[in-house]
Amino acid sequence: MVDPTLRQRRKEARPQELLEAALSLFVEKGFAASRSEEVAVRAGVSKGTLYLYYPSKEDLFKAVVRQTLSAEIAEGVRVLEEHQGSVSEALVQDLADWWVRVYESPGSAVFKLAITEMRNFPDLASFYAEEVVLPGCTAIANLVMRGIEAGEFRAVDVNNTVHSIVLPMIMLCLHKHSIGACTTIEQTMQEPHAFIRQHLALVLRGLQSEAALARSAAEVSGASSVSLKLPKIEG
Amino acid sequence: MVDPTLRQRRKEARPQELLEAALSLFVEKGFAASRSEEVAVRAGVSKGTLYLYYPSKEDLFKAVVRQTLSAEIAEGVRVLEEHQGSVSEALVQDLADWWVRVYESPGSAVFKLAITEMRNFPDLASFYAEEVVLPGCTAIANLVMRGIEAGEFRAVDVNNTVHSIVLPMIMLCLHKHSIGACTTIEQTMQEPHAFIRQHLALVLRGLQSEAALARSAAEVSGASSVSLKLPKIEG
Amino acid sequence: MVDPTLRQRRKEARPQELLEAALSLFVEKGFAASRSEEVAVRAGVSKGTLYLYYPSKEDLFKAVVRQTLSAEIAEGVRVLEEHQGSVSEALVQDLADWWVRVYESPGSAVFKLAITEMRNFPDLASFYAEEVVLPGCTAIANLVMRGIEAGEFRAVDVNNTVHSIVLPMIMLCLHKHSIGACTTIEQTMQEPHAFIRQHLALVLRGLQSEAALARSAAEVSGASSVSLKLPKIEG
Amino acid sequence: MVDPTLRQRRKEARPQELLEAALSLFVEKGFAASRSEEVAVRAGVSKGTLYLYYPSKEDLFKAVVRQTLSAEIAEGVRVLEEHQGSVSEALVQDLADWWVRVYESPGSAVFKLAITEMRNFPDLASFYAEEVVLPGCTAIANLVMRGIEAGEFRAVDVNNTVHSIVLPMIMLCLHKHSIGACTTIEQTMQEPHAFIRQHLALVLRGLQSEAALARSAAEVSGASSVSLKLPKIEG
DNA sequence: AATGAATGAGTCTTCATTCAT
DNA sequence: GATGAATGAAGACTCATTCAT
Repeated sequence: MVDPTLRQRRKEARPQELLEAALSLFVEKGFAASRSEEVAVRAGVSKGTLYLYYPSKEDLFKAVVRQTLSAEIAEGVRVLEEHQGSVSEALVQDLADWWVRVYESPGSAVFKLAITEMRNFPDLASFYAEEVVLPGCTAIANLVMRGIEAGEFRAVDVNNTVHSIVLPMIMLCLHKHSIGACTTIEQTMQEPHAFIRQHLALVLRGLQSEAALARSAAEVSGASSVSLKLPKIEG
Repeated sequence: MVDPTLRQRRKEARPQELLEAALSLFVEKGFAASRSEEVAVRAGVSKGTLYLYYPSKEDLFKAVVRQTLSAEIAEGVRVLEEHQGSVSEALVQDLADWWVRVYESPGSAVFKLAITEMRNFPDLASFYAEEVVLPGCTAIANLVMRGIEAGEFRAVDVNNTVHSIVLPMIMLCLHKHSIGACTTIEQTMQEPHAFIRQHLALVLRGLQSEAALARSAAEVSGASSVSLKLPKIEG
Repeated sequence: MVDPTLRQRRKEARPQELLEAALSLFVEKGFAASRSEEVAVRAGVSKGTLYLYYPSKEDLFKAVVRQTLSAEIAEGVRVLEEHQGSVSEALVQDLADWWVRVYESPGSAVFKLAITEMRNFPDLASFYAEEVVLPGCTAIANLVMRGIEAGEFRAVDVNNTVHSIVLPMIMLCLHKHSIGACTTIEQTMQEPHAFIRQHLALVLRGLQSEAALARSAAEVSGASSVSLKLPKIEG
Repeated sequence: MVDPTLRQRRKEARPQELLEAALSLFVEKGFAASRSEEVAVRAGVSKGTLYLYYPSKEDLFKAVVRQTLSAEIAEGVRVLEEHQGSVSEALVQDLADWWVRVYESPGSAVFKLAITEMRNFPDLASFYAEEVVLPGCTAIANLVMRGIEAGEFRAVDVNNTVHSIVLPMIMLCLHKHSIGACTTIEQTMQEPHAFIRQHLALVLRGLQSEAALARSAAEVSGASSVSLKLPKIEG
């Protein structure tokens, strides 16, 4: 009747299917307002089946947070570390690409869960701090420091700069899953990808040293094909 | 037994005390995980009394969101609109002062409630969009446009710039009430006030036109008192 | 409408009413098969009210066991200790009266709960061992020892004798709440009170020393009005 | 792979293995608190297999009760009926041996199940009354009556005497599977076999007629080998 | 025959809300 | 107005039973 391996395949796919269903519901309603049966329904199984794979709603939630964002973060960190060209390039290209990927991925929802539920799940807070915040911030901090050492950037405060860079992009993810998901609202944020690129370009210009600025200006006024895919900003 | 005036005074103060208790609990646990009796306890009254003032937990929540942030926003908007000096000054002084006030006020918590609960309370979403987001963004957008018209800023995309300016400051408020409230976590963000000022300084530099940059440089190299209270950044 | 103190009185009576309802249900169905709502219904309240007084079904159960039998035991122990006449008299009169009272009291049900649920509630086991078994057995053991010392009884093993005395009476309580409660069954045990007295008389005769036996025989053959309220046994 | 004979043998042994597993679990936790999967695990099979042999948990339980004690009872009854010597001998030897065997057998657990679950399974109650209680009591009642007729015993009430004889021995079985199984408890009952013998000896002495008592005394004072294996009691 | 994944009825427990005092 | 005892709808979780493999 049914493909003989289907049952087996379904069994192996269950945990992932449940995690995805749970993520979508948790990010929509919040942990406390999500009914575990609704998670099961979204995953196409019955209430009882959910409990075959995760011993409680809380464990399910923790699994969602632990398993959803890590890969995305690790990949972005790797790309930044392996980047060979100038730091400015890394900032407006690699970092932008990374965050566009994050923004489009289901993992973007985890930021909302983190903000929302952290205080109720202290052990998740340390997981998130160590596995997401720390590696991400460190990678960007390294980038900024390399820029300063190379003379591309001014001698700014590194920590604050990292936050100027990433906080808007995280906010973008939060926005996507809160106001952005309320279709009744007139949206002020129409082009998230464009925003990411322009934000990074703006910060880059804010960071650049006199020398780097002069160089950029020269390139722009010249026929330089570089322009770092910068959104066209004139001034 | 009790001073009748005191009782009267307490009675009149009740709604505000209840709102404050509710805000603190809702921001800590989230709406669904907050027990209405706990709100009453924090306000020093009994469960039943709460219902004399707010007909339901949901109504209480909506009152919290509606009444907590509005004054702060209106005041900031007013200051920005009345500012007489250069736009750059408004950005790094008035706007910074405004956000420091917001960050320190109980209203900072409302951003977390908005992110967290918006999808569950669609009518709050429109309230928030119209009463908080729109006026705030409009005021800053006007600032940016005035800067462009005055030749202080490059001809950037206004909307995206507004987001580059405000999103990190909103994130700061969210942070304060989520990870920031988990005392077990090693904090990367140590000086929120300093961050606000440096972020705005960074963005300002990113926005400034060549002419404005040259002027700034002249001022710095000259005897200018650097009246903008700019954090010292060299480059 | 209602007696103004009724509400208060009911509140104070609740715990006891709930304990009684719980005892009757637990002894009927067993702990696991008893639904907590059924306890509430028997006590004439709603499900939720039960939880105002006992935080869980398990706590309710423990309260039932701890509070139901203690008074009965303590009273019996006191009577035995204060007995002034011969040990034989104490055995067939005071002890019999005690156990008739126990048998008729709701506390008789606790023996069944103890047998049934002890292995599932280890802390109840030690409570029961220390608060019920130990004082009861000690009191009877003292009685037996006094009888031996006084020459009324032979030099029997005290512990085993205590068990010969009490085990049938405990079994009687168990019987009352198990087979005895199945009205479909033809009963072999028709007169529990008579059984208690005859059992004690039988054991007494088994215990008595030659001398005491001879004395008893003399009394019986004489006009002695004593006869200790002994059921008439001839032989 | 596996010896086909072994598989065959195991298949035939299954029902018995399942009954044993079920008995051990039911007596430990009670019927309602026992999970049928745990029965299967103890029998070394899977949940599904259990249902190939017994259509429901309740049927399994009934089978346990029906099949576990009957043989033990029948055997004891037969021995008592076939006994040729004096009734006193039968009482302290055959009956004691019988109960030692019962106490040591798995069947001892059935008494606990009977006490515990009887009221929830009325048809078991009648089975137990007719197949266990009735034959057992009848056999012992016959013994007592033979003793009275033979002049060995006084003219006691037969029914009550039967209960004085058997109830402590049943209690012993209950004890073994309730408090006795709680290893944390200091035990007052150290030697069940000795207790059985001494209890029967005590009751015997309580039952004996003057004539029989005198005869016993003579035997003891004479060279009698005290063939009754009476525990040494002096008095 | 044997397995164990899946099901969903059933139960404990919580908590927003009511209302007699 | 203020209280807090009482209610019962709702939700997390369990487990006997089924059935495709």
